[in-house]
Amino acid sequence: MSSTLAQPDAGDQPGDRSWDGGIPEATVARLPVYLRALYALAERGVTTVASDELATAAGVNSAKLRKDLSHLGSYGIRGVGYDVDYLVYQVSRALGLTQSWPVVIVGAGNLGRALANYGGFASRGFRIAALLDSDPALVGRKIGRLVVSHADELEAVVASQNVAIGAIATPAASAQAVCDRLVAAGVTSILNFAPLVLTVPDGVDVRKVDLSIELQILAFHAQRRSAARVGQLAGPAVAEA
Amino acid sequence: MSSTLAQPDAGDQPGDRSWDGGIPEATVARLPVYLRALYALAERGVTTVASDELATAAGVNSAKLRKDLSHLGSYGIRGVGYDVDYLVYQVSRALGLTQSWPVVIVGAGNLGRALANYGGFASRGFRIAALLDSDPALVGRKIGRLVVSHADELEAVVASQNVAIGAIATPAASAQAVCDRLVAAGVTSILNFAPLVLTVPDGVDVRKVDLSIELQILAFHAQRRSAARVGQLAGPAVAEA
DNA sequence: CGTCGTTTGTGAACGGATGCACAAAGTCGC
DNA sequence: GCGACTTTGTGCATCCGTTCACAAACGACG
Ligand SMILES: NC(=O)c1ccc[n+]([C@@H]2O[C@H](COP(=O)([O-])OP(=O)(O)OC[C@H]3O[C@@H](n4cnc5c(N)ncnc54)[C@H](O)[C@@H]3O)[C@@H](O)[C@H]2O)c1
Ligand SMILES: NC(=O)c1ccc[n+]([C@@H]2O[C@H](COP(=O)([O-])OP(=O)(O)OC[C@H]3O[C@@H](n4cnc5c(N)ncnc54)[C@H](O)[C@@H]3O)[C@@H](O)[C@H]2O)c1
Repeated sequence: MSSTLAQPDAGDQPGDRSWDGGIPEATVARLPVYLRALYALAERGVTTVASDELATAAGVNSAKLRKDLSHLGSYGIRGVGYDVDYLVYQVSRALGLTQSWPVVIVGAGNLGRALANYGGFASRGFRIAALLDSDPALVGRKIGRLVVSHADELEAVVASQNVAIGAIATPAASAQAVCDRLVAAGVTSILNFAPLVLTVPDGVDVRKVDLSIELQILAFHAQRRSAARVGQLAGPAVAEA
Repeated sequence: MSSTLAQPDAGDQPGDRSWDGGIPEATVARLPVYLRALYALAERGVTTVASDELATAAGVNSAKLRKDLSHLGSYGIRGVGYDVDYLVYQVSRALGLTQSWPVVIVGAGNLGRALANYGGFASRGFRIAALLDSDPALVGRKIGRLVVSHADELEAVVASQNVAIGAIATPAASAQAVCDRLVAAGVTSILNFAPLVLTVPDGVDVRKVDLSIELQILAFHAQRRSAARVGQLAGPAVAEA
């Protein structure tokens, strides 16, 4: 399962039915996985793929895959499958990846540097517009192809490059303040790495990546397994009612 | 993830009341958030908290919080709230954080180094048992308090330190092989950063952290917002050629 | 041109998660 | 000791996502 069900978070008003994008959140979260699988197939020279194979490659059930894709339109051919290139295009378009999104990263510490150094974003529709830090000792330093700019330039960068997505890689203590500045500057999508719950106005989308939480979820299951192996203690359950 | 979900609830008879680890997955995923909020409260000297406040701090609805906590037992006091320290203990115990889990990180690149440098894991119940890499140029190098060991030592480290959790921070091309080795060595919980779907046997738990996917999900919503702002029905899919 | 085999797209049943609303259970002041 | 007030724990209705299963749609082939 599932780290990635859907992130319950920023403003999701029930009355927000204005333009129903029509694609369920759970589906949106899986489209990038399909896209990755499709790229892998295309690179191997595969031109057509059936839902079964694609589903296997993406690690999901084929009925789910078909239902997911059906939300984008009817792009399959019965009796044959899906045209890989065409589906790549359609999924990309649905996700809004026909353009390259500029992203600003705030915080050039361990994590911010790793992100800035990562080459994989460019090929997936993202471009690092700036890497910002408030520490003067870091400003001007080269990280990969980027130079660290001072955090004061946040508003200028967002405005001049029309940045819609920001990543927060600062310590938790400064994260809310950074978030507020991003929002004030016009950023409406935020990827948060700091271990706290950000508060944002309606209309701003926050997703969090919290590695400690992921480990703790793993720990829960690990504990459950090892307790089960020991057996009796909390064990068999079921049986009587 | 995928296959690992099948395991949990094989026998879930209505009316079983014994204390099985029967905590819903969605609840497990939120417990770490509650725990973090509780620690923050404790640090501020708060000794007692009502579900409303804690829920706000954790960014959830209070009914959900109470229902989540009710799965651990009945640890609240009606008319008062929850004792912060006691709840910290109970949530920690439920998550299996009364012990410190050794974690092995495979891949000492950008991401692996950031993880190894991160000080926040220790306080949350985890200890980096080893940082491994196959690149001889990296072996022996100091990262924070750790020294990079050669990937060949994976099995030895897992065995000697009884490692149950592994993090994969290698390129996608080597990730499945590394995963197989971890599983063979006895690791049953894996945190995967490489952008591919790992295949694991039943009984092994995989969680993925995929930053590109997170960004792509944000891009989807950002696109949706900006399309809505432009106004009318710039109907993305629809038109049936 | 019709039949056959294949695969899509989806209706419908199911199950889990969410949130409301309230009775039960407890505290606190007097 | 008692009544008023607070807050928990949960039954219930609802919603969302998953999965099954199958008819409709399509290509291939004779
Ligand atoms: N490194 C990891 O593996 C890891 C793991 C889990 C969580 N996190 C979280 O990610 C965040 C970043 O982690 P890190 O290891 O990179 O921390 P870090 O301390 O190495 O880097 C933080 C950087 O943010 C900068 N900064 C602080 N306040 C700022 C502000 N107001 N504006 C701009 N820059 C500011 C600091 O100068 C520093 O360079 C933290 O919240 C951390 O808890 C990191
Ligand atoms: N850095 C990021 O911000 C970022 C973002 C998204 C995804 N990722 C993913 O995380 C993974 C790691 O990213 P990175 O930037 O650290 O990559 P990297 O190339 O900097 O580091 C990978 C490291 O893994 C080592 N390695 C390769 N094969 C190995 C093996 N079989 N055993 C042990 N070590 C091996 C390499 O020597 C290298 O040091 C990649 O899969 C990447 O796609 C990284």
